[in-house]
Amino acid sequence: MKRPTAYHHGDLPRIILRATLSLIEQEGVAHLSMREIARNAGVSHAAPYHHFGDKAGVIAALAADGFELLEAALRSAVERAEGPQARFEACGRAYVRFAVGHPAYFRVMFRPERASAEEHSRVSPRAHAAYQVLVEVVSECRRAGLGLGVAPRALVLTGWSTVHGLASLLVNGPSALGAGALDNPERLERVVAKTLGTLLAQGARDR
Amino acid sequence: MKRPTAYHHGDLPRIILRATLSLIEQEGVAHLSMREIARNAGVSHAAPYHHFGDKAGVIAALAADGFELLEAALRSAVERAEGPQARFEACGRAYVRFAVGHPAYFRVMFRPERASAEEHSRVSPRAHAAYQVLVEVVSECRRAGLGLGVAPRALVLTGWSTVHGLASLLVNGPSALGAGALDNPERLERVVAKTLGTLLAQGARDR
DNA sequence: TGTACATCAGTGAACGCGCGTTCACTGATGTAC
DNA sequence: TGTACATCAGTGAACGCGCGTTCACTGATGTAC
Repeated sequence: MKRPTAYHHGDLPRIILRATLSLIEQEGVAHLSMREIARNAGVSHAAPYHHFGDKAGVIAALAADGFELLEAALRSAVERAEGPQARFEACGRAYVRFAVGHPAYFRVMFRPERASAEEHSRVSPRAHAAYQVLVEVVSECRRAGLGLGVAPRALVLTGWSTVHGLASLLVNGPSALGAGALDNPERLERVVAKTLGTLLAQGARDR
Repeated sequence: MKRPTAYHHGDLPRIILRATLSLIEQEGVAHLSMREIARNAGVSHAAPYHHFGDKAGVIAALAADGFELLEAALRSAVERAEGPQARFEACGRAYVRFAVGHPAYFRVMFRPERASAEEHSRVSPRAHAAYQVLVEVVSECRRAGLGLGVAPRALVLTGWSTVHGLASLLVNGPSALGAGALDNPERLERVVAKTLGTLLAQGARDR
């Protein structure tokens, strides 16, 4: 094993991604520029092109990493919980925690801009894998007789909506509201998790 | 009453806002440019500066209008429903409908970018007014003995999260998921509304 | 171990571009008398 | 009603800028013999 040196350090990709994340946290994904990323990484502005083909490549890499992290967080939460309903709730809490803990990833993952086909093909499978965790948990719930009143897919998406909404509001900031409206994220997280449980237990009729 | 003519038509502000909305729908808010807006409005690229001070001014105007429309939609939904719980649910459905019906407004209203102080002062009161509708409905619910198990503010925010999440996923597109995952928004909207009802009826214990 | 060579991962100059904004201008509209 | 003038709402040229990307280059690293 060789230790990479500063020049040709072999670590540049990671450093670039880190720099990008920190820029996104500070200024949002809209005004991100390759030159600023390179500056932030302490490297000439052409260097990133050796590792990521272009700007979209950097963002796609981040989004893919983000979904991988999310999936890992969800799986780990699911494994630690006992019983289907607890797993469903734990999933929801983990989702919100992920978003709050990694706001830059979260923004990149769900930014509405059109992605190139190449970017999409790279990110989409990772996203799907994360989504699959939720699907599995819901399946397990149904086998245990929970949430039978709602179509499974609707249950998955409603659960997802609930936690995604809280996550969005927490991450994107209550640009809308007076300060302090969201000042107790942990309590909100708990309430939202309870909501998920209620959703399951009640099995609201899907007409 | 004078009819404005094409030159000095007096309608340019409205036309510019319309053009901006249509650009946002097509390409997102990220790559929006003043010159493109002017082009889209069929006017020289300096013309918009006479009506909105700068680029941020155009976006602030849209966001303010958006919150005004949202408030109107919520109030109208509330007025048409009977009973506190029905009003709460109607509010949620109206929120989702608003987002789906006016995706460009929705994106501008909740875009995470830092706003200037001036922009904030212009948009914030409108946002607060819309938020207030929810607060009032929740108050009414509590007076009717609904949702007593949850702190009122938590109830407002959880309800908001639930509908905001669905709205975000519908508007920002399931860039994450395979096509078709969200192909029945109406059914989802119904399930989400039911979730709100469940939230209230159950009054999930906060802790 | 030493040497020759290929490849890798950086650098810095250069390109062309669209952008936001300003400015002097001009034609249309509104107002005073 | 007519005329003089102020104001309003556009135009088009011009500015300076940072950007994404390309390119020839160079120094460091890895490999064959």
